[in-house]
Amino acid sequence: MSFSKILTRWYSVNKRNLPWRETKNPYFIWLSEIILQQTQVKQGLPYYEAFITKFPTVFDLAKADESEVLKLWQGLGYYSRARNLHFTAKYVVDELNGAFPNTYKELLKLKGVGDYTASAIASICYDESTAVVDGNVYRVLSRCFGIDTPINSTSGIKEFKALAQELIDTKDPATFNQAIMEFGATQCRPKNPDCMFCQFQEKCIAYNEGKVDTLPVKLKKLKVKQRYFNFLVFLSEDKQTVLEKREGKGIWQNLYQFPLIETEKSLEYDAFLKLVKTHPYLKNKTFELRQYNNAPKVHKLSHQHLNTTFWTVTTESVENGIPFENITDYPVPILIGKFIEGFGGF
DNA sequence: AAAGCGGGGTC
DNA sequence: GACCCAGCTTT
Repeated sequence: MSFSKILTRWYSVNKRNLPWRETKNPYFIWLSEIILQQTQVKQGLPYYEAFITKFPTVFDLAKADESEVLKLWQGLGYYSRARNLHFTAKYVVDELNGAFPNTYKELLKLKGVGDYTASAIASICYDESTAVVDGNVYRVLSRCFGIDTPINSTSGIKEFKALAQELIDTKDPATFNQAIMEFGATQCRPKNPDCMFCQFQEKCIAYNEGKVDTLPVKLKKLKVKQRYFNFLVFLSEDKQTVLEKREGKGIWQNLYQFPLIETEKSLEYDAFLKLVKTHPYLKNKTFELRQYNNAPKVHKLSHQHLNTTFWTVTTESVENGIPFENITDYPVPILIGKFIEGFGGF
């Protein structure tokens, strides 16, 4: 039996019921695919529900402010996805009258849509025979065909795309693409794959040569940078605080945060007090400084560890403040969100 | 070709 | 701790 036949037969029995599998509407498919980039179904699902509820059509999404979109995205990470999502919604509405492109080639031109997402939308919505290659597909193909080319090398990317394109069921590319991803997600898992009940047991090279645990091959590991964040949580007599929008490059672009002082290392109370006394935020001001968390809280991003201390700064008044009770209106990194939740307020 | 970009989950 | 996740963009 062919690879495709075994796979789609497995899928017909084992597929999960997921809301985006009930539609071919390109808006819903596009939205789900952006949410699911580098994100597990379990984590993305509630966000998908929230987005289709608040923004039932691409027109609704296009009309929103970017901050509203980021607020709804809060906690999901990789916030460029949300910014690009909003940008593309506006583009589709303003330039394409709300109609999404209907070919792989045209979809690829949308901001935030790369090879994977263009292939997914083109196949699922328009039955175009373009193979998706995501983390699941790399794993399934590298194991089944015993390919040890690094999946994040230029040659590996080409090789796996070509193989997937060769294997795809041109009669039903939508089902094939979803089946191979589902198979990777639930059966051919990274750890503890279910080889005992696998339909590919006979032909899987990794299984038959004992290489399941060493495939796929991935190059290098990134080194984690240590950073030291100090957030100033202003508390004024009229119950205001200060939030600033993160501009420019780097993490959390366009999200809000308490005024930040980044240091070279973690500082104790006395050293930090001395520092902030001369800092523009507090120079020549009267304030009372309190250290909220004794030991720095380590917030782990994939490439940075943020050693974070929150400091409350009680003052008579603040400039450019916002009522503390309105703080949850603003999109914030989850690190800030968790602090606010635990802190409560005045 | 390599780096930058989140947060949650698993082992 | 290390690794992974329905990847994309920028340098």
